Amino acid sequence: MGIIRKTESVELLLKEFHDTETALSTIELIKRLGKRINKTTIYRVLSKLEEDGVLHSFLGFDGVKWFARCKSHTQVQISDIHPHFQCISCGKTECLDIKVDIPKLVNREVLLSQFIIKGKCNLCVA
Amino acid sequence: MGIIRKTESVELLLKEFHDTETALSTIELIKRLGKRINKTTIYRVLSKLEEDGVLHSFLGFDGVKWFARCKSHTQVQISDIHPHFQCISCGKTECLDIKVDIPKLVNREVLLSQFIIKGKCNLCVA
DNA sequence: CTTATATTTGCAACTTAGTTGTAATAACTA
DNA sequence: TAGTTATTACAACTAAGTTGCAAATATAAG
Repeated sequence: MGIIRKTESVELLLKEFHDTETALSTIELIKRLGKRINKTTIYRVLSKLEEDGVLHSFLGFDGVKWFARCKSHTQVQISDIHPHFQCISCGKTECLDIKVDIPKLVNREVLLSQFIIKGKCNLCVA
Repeated sequence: MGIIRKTESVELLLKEFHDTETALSTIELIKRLGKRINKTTIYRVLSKLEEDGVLHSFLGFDGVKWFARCKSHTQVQISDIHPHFQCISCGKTECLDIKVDIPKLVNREVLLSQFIIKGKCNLCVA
């Protein structure tokens, strides 16, 4: 069950994602909004937005959950899978607009996959 | 600084990995060995074995750390990257012997990548 | 506009994976 | 065998995320 009511929490969170092209970690969102929204609410709204296909999530190398806007605004499909890039210098984490081939696995059913790349982003590589 | 002394903890942990083809989570290892080895020691030995290139690690979809034997027994190189498969039914998690093409990213330096696939394994797909 | 009701929120307490500091123990070296 | 130094256990801690519940509030109905 996703978002049903337009509340302040929902609007504040959506605004954060509208104001950026990159992914945002739960930690960062709690840092930014924790004084106005309780962290429990932040977690709950994020997962509802994910259910609604507004956001998608993935785990960073540190095991922290990250969220980013979905371009297609529909429930994430296996075919939508794109890699994510995490910069070790500035921390910026973003979706890569690249198609990844999920290997065909005989005798196995593939339900979800996650491809994450760690390195230095365009600004930090210098 | 990796493993320097052959201690009982090291041998017990290595035995677990020798007795299986699959990956093992820290949680599982603590369950199995927690009465004989303190969990702190388990964490420390595992990370030393990783430094030594005996094991490599990755994060499962739940954010829990998994370890598996390295085939090459050398420090993990970017080029060694292979995907991991995690079964949602039985929990079995294993290395896939498949080569993954890491996309070339202009203006970015790639240091590490992780590709994990979730689904049903050969035994659970039926 | 007011009321009813069901969703949403805040709070506090909890869970769990993993880490840190330190004193005691044990493996290796000379 | 003694000395050095890595390793271990223990307890206390950290940090991300979860749960239960009472209070607050968005929305629909009247």
